[in-house]
Amino acid sequence: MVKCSEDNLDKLFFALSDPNRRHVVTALLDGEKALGDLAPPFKMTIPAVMKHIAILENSGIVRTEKRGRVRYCRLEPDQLELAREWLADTTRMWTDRLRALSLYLEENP
Amino acid sequence: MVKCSEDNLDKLFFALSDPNRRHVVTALLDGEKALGDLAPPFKMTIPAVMKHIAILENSGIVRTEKRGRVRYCRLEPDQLELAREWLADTTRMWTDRLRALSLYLEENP
DNA sequence: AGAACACTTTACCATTTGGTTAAGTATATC
DNA sequence: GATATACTTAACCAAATGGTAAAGTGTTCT
Repeated sequence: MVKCSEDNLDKLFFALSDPNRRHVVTALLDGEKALGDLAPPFKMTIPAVMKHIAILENSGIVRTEKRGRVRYCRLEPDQLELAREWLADTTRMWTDRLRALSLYLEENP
Repeated sequence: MVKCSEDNLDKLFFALSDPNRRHVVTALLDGEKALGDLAPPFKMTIPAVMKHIAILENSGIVRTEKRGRVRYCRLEPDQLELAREWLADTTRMWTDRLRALSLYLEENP
């Protein structure tokens, strides 16, 4: 089972709970992008994008780096993989227990 | 690919972004529980639990039903499975693209 | 009928979100 | 050196969260 603190999960799920942030993640699948390049597609001001990036960065999904006057944003594969594994494990556990429960209910109506 | 609207994902991820709500989900793995039985384990008042249940219910993860004076809460397997599938698909896509990207970067340093 | 139970609703509170505009800072470019 | 770029910061705002206490409603028990 992957180590993933409760707090990490809070931040992770919260980061993914906003459509603009999920779009940012999708946009970063092609590779790193400048912060300014992320704003135009969404009808948001730069400060708004910065806040979303900060939340994504705080969750560990995105990492940023400033080179010159440009801040580049990229996905952090490790954290993404951690998230994927936790989700796979947890949902498998859920479905397993639910399957056991429904079997039990079938046999003991 | 599973159909799962953007709005559903917002609600779903948001519902999972709170530790108390995840604990409620875990508690419901054993089967249905009365609303009042969910409050004591967490140091929360009943109205607080009700709000969390409302959010979980709105996300489709939990369904509730009132029998007599008791409101029973249970997990909604279908929605859970939808969520699991979406997460599996999406994270697979992420890792695939990231793998392709890292291969590309290896070949074009 | 009257009391006990299990929520529900209402009203309230501090904090966080998600967004804005406007002014400030650091880095390139001419 | 002056100017344009590309963020940053600050200040502000409406709405949503996550919680509380207290009063209200509908069921069940005796």
